[in-house]
Amino acid sequence: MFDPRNPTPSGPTPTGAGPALRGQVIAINSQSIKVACSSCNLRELCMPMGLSKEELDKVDTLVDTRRKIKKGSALFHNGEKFTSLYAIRTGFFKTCVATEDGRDQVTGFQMAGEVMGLDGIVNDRHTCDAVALEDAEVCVLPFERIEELSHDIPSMQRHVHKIMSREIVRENGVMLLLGSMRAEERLAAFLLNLVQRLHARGFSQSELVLRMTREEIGSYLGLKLETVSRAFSKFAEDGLIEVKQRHVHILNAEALRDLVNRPDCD
Amino acid sequence: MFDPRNPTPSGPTPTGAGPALRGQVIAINSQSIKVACSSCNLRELCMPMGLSKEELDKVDTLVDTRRKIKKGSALFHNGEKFTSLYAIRTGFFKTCVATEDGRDQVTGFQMAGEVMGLDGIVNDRHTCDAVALEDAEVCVLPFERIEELSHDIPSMQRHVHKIMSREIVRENGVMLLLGSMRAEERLAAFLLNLVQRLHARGFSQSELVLRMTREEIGSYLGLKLETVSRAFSKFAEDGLIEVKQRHVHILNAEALRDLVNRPDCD
DNA sequence: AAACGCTTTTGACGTGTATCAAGCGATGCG
DNA sequence: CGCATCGCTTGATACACGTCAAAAGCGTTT
Repeated sequence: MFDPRNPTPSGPTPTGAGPALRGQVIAINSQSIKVACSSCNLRELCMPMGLSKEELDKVDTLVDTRRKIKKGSALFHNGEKFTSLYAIRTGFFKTCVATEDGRDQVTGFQMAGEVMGLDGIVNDRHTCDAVALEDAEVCVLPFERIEELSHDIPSMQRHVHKIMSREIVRENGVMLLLGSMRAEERLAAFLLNLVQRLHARGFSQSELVLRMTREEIGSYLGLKLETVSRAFSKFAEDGLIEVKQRHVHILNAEALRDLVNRPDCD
Repeated sequence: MFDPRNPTPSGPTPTGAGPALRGQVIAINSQSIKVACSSCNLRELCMPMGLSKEELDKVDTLVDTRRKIKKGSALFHNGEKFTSLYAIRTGFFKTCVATEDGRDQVTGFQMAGEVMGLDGIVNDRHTCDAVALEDAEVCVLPFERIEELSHDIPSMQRHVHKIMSREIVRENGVMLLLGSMRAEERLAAFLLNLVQRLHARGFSQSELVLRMTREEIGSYLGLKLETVSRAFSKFAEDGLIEVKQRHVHILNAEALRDLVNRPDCD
């Protein structure tokens, strides 16, 4: 059976978020327990490698609060004052932008170890909403503190630059997807990207549980939910995947990759 | 008549690139003349404000070379080693990413005072091509030097963060455009964005010369060149703009704005 | 259990944009 | 100057995806 939280981690215990993080039924409020980055098992996702003892001590002053976010509620809203970046400890988010007339667009899905809030730096206000797709917890990283640490620790400075650059490159990829791929190619690219990121966190390469609706996938991919649904059905029909609700089992990743890279053959 | 270089600057001499930069027929090679950022008239676009005398002196050590790029040739290529960011002094660029199978996507158009190369930071390799759409000149900003300056000058650190954040926000906007707008809305948004940026550089609010082909516009907007052409014709027919080749005169900016914000009324 | 709401699937049909094709103006070159 | 090339426009047609609608699956509430 499927693990209700996420697909069965492949191999041994996942390196990232997994069983280790579950069942911590500590009554936590927003301002409580300090958890050192230096002992966090997501460290290698959030933080630079190879810090000295002293540097680690400094880094441990970065996070002084954490926040729990209920499924469906927002970590921050468009227009809200920017103060901090957020590193996801557990849970799954979407970020979305909107036009005045009500249309909106999901600009990304974020999972454990990823950083949100970079959009807010330029104008000191957030320009998108970050909404939890399941109960979640984030580390609050006051941006001033980040800039101090960047000053004191060269590899931290470099790391911050890389995180921002990575986001730029990711968005370039999404632009390519939105600008030049057709529905099935988009969905294939999306699924491959998701499993790849989950795999990096210790989960299966072939099984995943979608945390978002068809409509949210569609918004991200520039498609309507019906089109997304049809593409899922087509993949299932062709034996590329098994779909049961939000549980997806990838049977033929190679074929999905071909689909992304070679649009014209069928 | 149209100024062959760009539309007539509105009002007095443009603050940014304009007549002041023309006619410098200095035989320059890649490694020649040093030009101080502190006396550059694009300074306010590239650099943080309110630097002290000492800080300005430091900043002047940032650029030690400039590069001239011929129309049609690349400043950097996908896969190339990343060493520097580039600030555009004169000219106009496009950046584009490609898939293995040959499709490509223009991810942005850059003009004087804007910075290119941020994509290269994360993996020490560029992930896109930057191609000059007209003869151009850029300041080479060695990234190591940028990081040193960021360390020494707090407002410089902040500035670098803002530039990267701005690019992230810009790309969010493009995703919204590609994901949820229709052809005419996309073109309207594109034109408004271009004149707005040109206006910020001292050019007209209503006239512009496109530096790119219909095909390149189409690639950026996720459309085919024929569709772009039809949208231009439609706007002209409706009296929103005048189009003569690459010269565009905006007659009714308000109507274009309405088009972007309110898709369903016609 | 029954009832309700939300998500998803599937079908029938409409439409916006792509595709294919022809022609034309501008630019460059021999 | 004439010719080729390139970029652009415009028309006719095709198709991928959107739209509208109905119904089924699943979870939650009463």
